[in-house]
Amino acid sequence: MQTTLKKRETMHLLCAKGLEVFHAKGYHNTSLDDILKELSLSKGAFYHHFRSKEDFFINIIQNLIVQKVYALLIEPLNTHDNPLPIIAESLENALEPGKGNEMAYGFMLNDFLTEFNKRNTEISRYLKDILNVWEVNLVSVLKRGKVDGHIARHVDCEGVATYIIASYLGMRSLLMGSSNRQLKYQYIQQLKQYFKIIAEQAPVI
Amino acid sequence: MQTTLKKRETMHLLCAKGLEVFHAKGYHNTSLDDILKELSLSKGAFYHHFRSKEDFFINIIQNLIVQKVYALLIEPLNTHDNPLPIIAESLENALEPGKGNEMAYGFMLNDFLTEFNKRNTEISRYLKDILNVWEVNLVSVLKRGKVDGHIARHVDCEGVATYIIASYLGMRSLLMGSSNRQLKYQYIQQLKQYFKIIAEQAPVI
DNA sequence: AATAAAACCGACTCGGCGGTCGGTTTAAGC
DNA sequence: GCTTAAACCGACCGCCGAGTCGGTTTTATT
Repeated sequence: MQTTLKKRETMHLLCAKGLEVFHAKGYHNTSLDDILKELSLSKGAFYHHFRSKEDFFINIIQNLIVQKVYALLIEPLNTHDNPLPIIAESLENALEPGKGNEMAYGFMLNDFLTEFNKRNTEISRYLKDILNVWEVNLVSVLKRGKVDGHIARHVDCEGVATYIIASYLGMRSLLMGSSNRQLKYQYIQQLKQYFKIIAEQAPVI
Repeated sequence: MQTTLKKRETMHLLCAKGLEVFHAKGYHNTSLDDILKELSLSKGAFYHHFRSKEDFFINIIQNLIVQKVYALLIEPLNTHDNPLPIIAESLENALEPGKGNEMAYGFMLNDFLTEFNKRNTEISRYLKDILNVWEVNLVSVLKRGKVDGHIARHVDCEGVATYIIASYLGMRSLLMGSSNRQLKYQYIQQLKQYFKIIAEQAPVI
């Protein structure tokens, strides 16, 4: 076995468990020992692979969180169908625990954003960057929808993207881990109502 | 001077400064000494008035945060006009720093909700209760709007209230202290778009 | 088998912070 | 002015958790 493989394996173990526990209990409320105990690893092992707790979390963001957001929220947008149902579906899917989304982390971006806001500007920036990428992709798919005649011409695509993101982040706050089907259903329903305004109206004959 | 007056005065000083600093830096990231230093008070004074840091924060919630939410988001609903513009206005107002809202705390509920979620169930409950009161009031004013003919009959008032709250909480995450006029404007615009679906359509003649 | 380097161990340090407590100041009431 | 209790002070305690470091085990190479 290559040493680099062993290294990668341990680092991945640490990152995966780290994300799980950080998301369950919050970054600042989780000690390294909490994570290490679950993996039967030592402080020494940890500091052999990571420079600090902060460095560790940045690794988690770049390897795991980014990929999750891409898989759940960005890649589904790459299609040339009507974007509105696709956006709705990706959001519904991302709120659903246990699909592409095994550990019911759901979409932890909002929790971490709030936790690090005003406390760690570097980590905040990494997290905000992810949101920005999502926003850019939403805007671009909305604009394409305009060209393709699925979305009304008067629509402010940036505004719509902002509103979608805001409502989604807020839902995460409301859901709070307790996966409440009722709330989820209400959210998706209202989102679809909102999309009616955005959609190109069938021309009156 | 009554001793009870002096007591109240000091407690209020502590609570006001406490809310300010907790909101600026986060509860867990703020030490009691941070607050006490700014007021030139001592640990002894603090523990003379409050049993613990947690007890202190519960005091802040019940005295200051609850009142702020009532003043900004609930009392404005008490009118018999068309509820939709009133809701939009209250939200716009609550995002605006420096109106009824001096210290740019804005609406800190979302930050604290996320910070305490899964870490302190008692405090979480207090915060969620505030959201619930807001939701109940939104629902009731929406239902009255239906009766008064301002809101379409098909509307799911609970769903709309949920969606309004979610988008508002999410906006708070996006704004992140950095009061970005552009984002705020986009949000209010899209909210008004959304309200078009909710509103009673002028009957076609 | 010998060697070296990577991986890992765990006792320790050190600072921060919530909370305590004996003592001091302030001020109300007689 | 004396008493008494509330208000307040600040040194101190104890715990927790990030980070350190000298030593040990595992693994790859020759």
